[in-house]
Amino acid sequence: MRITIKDIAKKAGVSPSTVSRVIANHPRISSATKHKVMKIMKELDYHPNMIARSLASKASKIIGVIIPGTAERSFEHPFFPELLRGIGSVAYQHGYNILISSVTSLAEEKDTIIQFARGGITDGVILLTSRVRDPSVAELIKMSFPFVIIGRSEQESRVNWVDNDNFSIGYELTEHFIKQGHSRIAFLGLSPDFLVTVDRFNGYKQALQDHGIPVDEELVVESQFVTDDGYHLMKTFYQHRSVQPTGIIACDDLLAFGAIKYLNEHGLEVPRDVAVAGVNNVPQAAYFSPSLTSVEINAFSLGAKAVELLLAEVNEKYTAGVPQARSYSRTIIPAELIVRDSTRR
Amino acid sequence: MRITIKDIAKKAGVSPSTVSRVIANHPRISSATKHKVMKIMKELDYHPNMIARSLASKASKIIGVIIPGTAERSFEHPFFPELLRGIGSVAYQHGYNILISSVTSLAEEKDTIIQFARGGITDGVILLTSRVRDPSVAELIKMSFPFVIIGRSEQESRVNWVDNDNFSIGYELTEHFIKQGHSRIAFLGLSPDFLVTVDRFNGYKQALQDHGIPVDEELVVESQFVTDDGYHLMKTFYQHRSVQPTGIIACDDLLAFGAIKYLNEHGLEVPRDVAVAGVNNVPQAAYFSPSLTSVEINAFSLGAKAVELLLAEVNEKYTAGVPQARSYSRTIIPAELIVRDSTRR
DNA sequence: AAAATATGAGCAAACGTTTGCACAAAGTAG
DNA sequence: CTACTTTGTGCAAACGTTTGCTCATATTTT
Repeated sequence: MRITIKDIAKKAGVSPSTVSRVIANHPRISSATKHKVMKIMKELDYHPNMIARSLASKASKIIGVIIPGTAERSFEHPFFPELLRGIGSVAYQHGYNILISSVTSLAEEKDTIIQFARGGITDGVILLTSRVRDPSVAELIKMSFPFVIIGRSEQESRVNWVDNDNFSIGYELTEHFIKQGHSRIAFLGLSPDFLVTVDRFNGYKQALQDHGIPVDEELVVESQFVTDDGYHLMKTFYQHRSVQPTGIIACDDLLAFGAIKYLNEHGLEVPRDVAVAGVNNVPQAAYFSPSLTSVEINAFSLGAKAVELLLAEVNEKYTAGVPQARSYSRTIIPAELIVRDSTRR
Repeated sequence: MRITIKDIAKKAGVSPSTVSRVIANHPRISSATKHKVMKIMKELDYHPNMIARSLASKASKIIGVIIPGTAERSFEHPFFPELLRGIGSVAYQHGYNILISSVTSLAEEKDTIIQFARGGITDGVILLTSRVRDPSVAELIKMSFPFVIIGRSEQESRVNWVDNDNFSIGYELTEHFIKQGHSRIAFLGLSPDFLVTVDRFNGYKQALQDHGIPVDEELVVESQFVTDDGYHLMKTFYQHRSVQPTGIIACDDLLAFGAIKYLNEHGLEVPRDVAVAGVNNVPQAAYFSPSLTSVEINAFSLGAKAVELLLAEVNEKYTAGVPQARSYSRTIIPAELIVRDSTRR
């Protein structure tokens, strides 16, 4: 049978509460008993039962991470693990564990959130999503459960979120192309459902306007499904459009890789004939030939910051003294343009 | 205040135990009360407290996933998320959640395992590791806690594990090169600490022997650190060795990418001058130029199977009726050679 | 020296479930 | 009609902690 706090108490000749306070490092315990108890805990190789602790203290020290409904695809993305690593790292520092859900449908997602929040399993959740209308967000707000979104949310003012400045990312990339002398720049991967792409697209448009270049709808390639790959997008693009871009901005490195493959197969060389850039700076971007210009989004920091925000909110919930108006914060993680061969002449 | 099972009981005019049994779908509850209770649960929007449930039932319905000490690197690897997806998928089907640890040192790893196992936080753990001597494994065996290893373990007979047949992977890759007419085939990325690479290397040697080709130590490139990349490995290889391989088998696609970059920079074209293959079939392998020959290891299945094995063991622990000799199983997930341009003449 | 405060430790009530046991009512067999 | 089984429900003891009170003793203040 497991050894419990009572066993320790008995052997040390103190009450269970004293043992508990020793563990919690309560100030009102004499160092004599503290050491005595600790010694016995070592001897008996005692480890506290986290579940019981959670039940009594009403805090599980676990934070949930909800992966978007379309997990299939996103999970694969190299940017994802980085995010997780950032989350895990900070969480660990604060003594929190992370519970991840890998649901495949929006319905499952809602179930999971309810389980996590109402079930008392987690103290707060991080949502990895940037869907335009996320039903889970509404749910969380409704039950006023601590949460943070990674990726800008539409209900900006009612939630905490952390994200890159995707507008600027789009803007800077576009400006980079313009400075290289391009004026027919295609935008690959606009997807109305995902704010990231919309924001980047707006940055793209703004940059063009600021430099007196008209926005040509023909040069915009929408991606309907998350599973679309750059190769096929380019294929339909060249089949249905008459324009010849000299530069392509892809919303993601993986899209860029696919696009380049298509271009190569059709006698177009990068960057000689067409310059291509992506976003996310996946590890392979540097090894690709040609090496791919991309934007480092610092996924690790996104995750790390999200946890900090979340924990701040979680703790606030406990120390709720003077009733205060709840404030929401948005944090922007800086991104950095990394110029490589694919856009060099 | 949260609404509990007692509130439901009171409102339904039954005892808490009855409500509990309704939730558990206990056979001895009349369908009349069952429906009555369920209706009230809906009305009051009741959701059971998982923590309390775990405490009472001594099962948390959570499985832990321990990521190797050197998480930094492995986390990044595309094969990792796939694994997680497999784990999550099966876990979800069985009503389990997954708690992941992202520790950075072996000491932290041990702490986490103890917390997971002794702390009652998880019902079982999956170890993603293939270190030759893993201290965590010893720990888990000692406390006879259910666990499964992904990646063959040295203490084969005392643990459950699931893995690919890495010997065969090495063998088949090598044979593929031989059939293409190569005889000076380099092996890139042997790392004595990791069984995966050792197994693949043994397969490589066996294939050479079977085809009457002597094994040349000069052609073996060891990788000391997990952070070594293919580019630098090739660099030191060409600086210190006199042999000129016509084929290179890399233990991993990422290594292969790096190697190819080095080769290209030094006037060697793939596959014309040197054929190169990797393992893991990362998504980018198909888009790389040249597209990279690789081995699909079915990471999703690895994860899925690991969970099945683990749950079998967890349940066995509960239904322990007739004392039986404990049996351990090893499961091999098939891998598939995918030939692409990088090894085609 | 009395009063006030600080310190150290224990009691017992939570926390929200599950589950073995008991037991009444209803059904079945002889 | 009696004895036995089945069915449906309740009681109360776990599960292993935390924590608000209480209270004795020790220390400081006036």
